Amino acid sequence: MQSTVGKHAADPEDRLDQMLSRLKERDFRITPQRLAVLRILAASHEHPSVDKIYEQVKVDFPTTSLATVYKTITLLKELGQVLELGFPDGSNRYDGNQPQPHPHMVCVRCKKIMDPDLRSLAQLTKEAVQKTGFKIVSHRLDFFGLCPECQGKE
Amino acid sequence: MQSTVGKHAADPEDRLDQMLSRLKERDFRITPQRLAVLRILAASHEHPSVDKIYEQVKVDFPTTSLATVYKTITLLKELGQVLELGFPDGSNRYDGNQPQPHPHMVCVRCKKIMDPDLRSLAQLTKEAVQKTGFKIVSHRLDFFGLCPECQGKE
DNA sequence: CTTCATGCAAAACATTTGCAGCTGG
DNA sequence: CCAGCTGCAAATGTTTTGCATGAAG
Repeated sequence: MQSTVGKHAADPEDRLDQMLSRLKERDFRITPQRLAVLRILAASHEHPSVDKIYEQVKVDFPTTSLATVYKTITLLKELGQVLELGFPDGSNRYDGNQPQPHPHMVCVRCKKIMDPDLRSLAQLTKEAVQKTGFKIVSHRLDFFGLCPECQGKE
Repeated sequence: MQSTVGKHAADPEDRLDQMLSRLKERDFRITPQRLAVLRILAASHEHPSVDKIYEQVKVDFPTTSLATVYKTITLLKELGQVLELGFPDGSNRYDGNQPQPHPHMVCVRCKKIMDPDLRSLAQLTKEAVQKTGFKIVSHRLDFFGLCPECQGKE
């Protein structure tokens, strides 16, 4: 299954190298636990939750603690290498493959999150700037609904 | 100060009446505490937080508990009479004047939230549907940046 | 009157923090 | 080697819940 529509995702190898570079140039250590978290975030297109990342890390590194996963994600956020998608219900999903803000399509049934490539977003942003005079530094755009697979069910 | 740009806000009186109608038709009681919360939500354009609502309610009704404010807001959410804006940092802001999803401009410095009227949103939504096949039921769009007043400061 | 709402305090929950011991570079 | 990282457990902060009392209709 492909979770990316339109815009192509970054190569996981390249993303991993980039993340490692950012850590090294700021003299952060590459520990096995960190490397495991980076690998998962660089490769996955499923926008995993902290728990999902934690579970996966423990497969190769069973002693890893949840706190370490949180600390690593916090560090990556500060370095701008992971995009955090926090939802009002308290759930969090992470995108390490495309850490810049971008629109998401969230399936309310199966919780899948896809990345559409929306050309008209630039125009919308321009309109927002013109009408409000804001100096925009970031944005968040989510559409909630039923993905094609879930529309037939129930 | 006017926090609404473009699209005009609903009349507070009308919104209050509508909220009261929704409660009554489902046989929920109109208690003084609930009425106080409804008034604040119907009238305010400042997208208040729970604490702000709680503080204001206590001015007229000092014995009110925070739990009651939460319960009332939860009830109004279920009735579709208030829009909850939850942010990744855990903060929540509420819009009872325009309970349907709509874009927001959030000032990262003074925390002001404005409602721009963005015509090109409909087109963006259409593009999202065409590219992903989702059946969209809701959305969330926030722009983060500096409002005109805060751009000159610091 | 009867049922539902209130208010208190305790519970729940995800995330953060303090710290002793370990380890990457 | 030794500053920084890990893992444990305890703390945190916000929202939710249980329950006895009180009030709306």
